[in-house]
Amino acid sequence: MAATDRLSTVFAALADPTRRAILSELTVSDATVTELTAPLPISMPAVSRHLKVLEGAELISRSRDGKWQRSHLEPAPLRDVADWVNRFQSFWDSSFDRLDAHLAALRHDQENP
Amino acid sequence: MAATDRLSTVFAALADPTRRAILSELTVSDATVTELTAPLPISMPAVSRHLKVLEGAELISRSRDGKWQRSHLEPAPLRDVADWVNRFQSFWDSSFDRLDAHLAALRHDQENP
DNA sequence: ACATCATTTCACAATATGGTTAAGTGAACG
DNA sequence: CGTTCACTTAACCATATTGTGAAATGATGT
Repeated sequence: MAATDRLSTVFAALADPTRRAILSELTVSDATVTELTAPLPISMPAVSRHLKVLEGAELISRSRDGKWQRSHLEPAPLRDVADWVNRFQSFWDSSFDRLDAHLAALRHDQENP
Repeated sequence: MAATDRLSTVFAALADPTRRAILSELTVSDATVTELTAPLPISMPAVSRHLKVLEGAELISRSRDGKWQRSHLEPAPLRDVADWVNRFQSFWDSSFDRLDAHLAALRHDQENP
C-alpha cells in the first residue's frame, strides 16, 4: 500500500480481522495490551504492532496508566468511513437500485431459462 | 494480508485510493477499462489488476460488451461495510459518546490540573 | 487471413505486511 | 539495587501488493 492519505490508512487498518476484533473489544472498555492479547491466537509483540497500526490510523489513542498502557477507541476515523460509504447509499436502498436489481434478475432469467 | 474472510477482502480493496476512485467513477456510469484508465496516472495493466481486486471483493461485476469489458458497481459489500461501521455509531453520536467525551475531559483535567 | 483494438497475463522489482523469537526499556516493588 | 511485570523494538522470514513493459488473448473489421 503506497497509501499516504488518511482514509486509505484507516481502511488498511480495518482490513485485518485481528484489528477489527481489537476495536470491537475496545467498545466494551479500554484495555491493556495483555488483556487484548489474552483471547487472541498471536503473540504480544504482534498485538503491540497491531495497536501501533490502529494508533497510526487514529482509530485508537493510548495512555500510560502506571505500568500499563491502556488503549481507547477513537470514533473519528470510523465516522469518516461511515461518511465515505454512505455516499454510495443510493446504490443499495433507492428505487434506482431496486430497478437495477430487477433488471439483473431479468437478465439472469434470460441467461438461465 | 492473510485475510480470507469477506469483510477483510472488502476493506483491503477499499484501502487503495485508486480503487476508491474507480468505485466513485462507477457511481456515475458503468465503464470500460480504457475509460477508467484515462484519468488515472497508471498503466492499463495496473487498472486491470485493480479491477480484479474489486471483482474479488465483489464490489464490481463485469460483463463483456462486444470488444469491451464493462465494469458495474455492486452495492452489497458496501452495505456490509456500512453495517459493520454503524455498530460503532454510538461512539460518535449518542449520548453515551457525549458522556464518554465528558468523562475523558474530566479525566484529562484531573491529570493536567 | 490479417491487422487492429481492448484487455489480460507474464516476468520482474520494490516495498509493505504480519508473524516469530530474543533482546531492550521503564515502572513497580521487595 | 535487583527482580519482575508490561510492553516495545529489533532482526528475521514468508508472503502479498503495486507498479512496470512486453507478450499473449480475443473480438472486430477489411
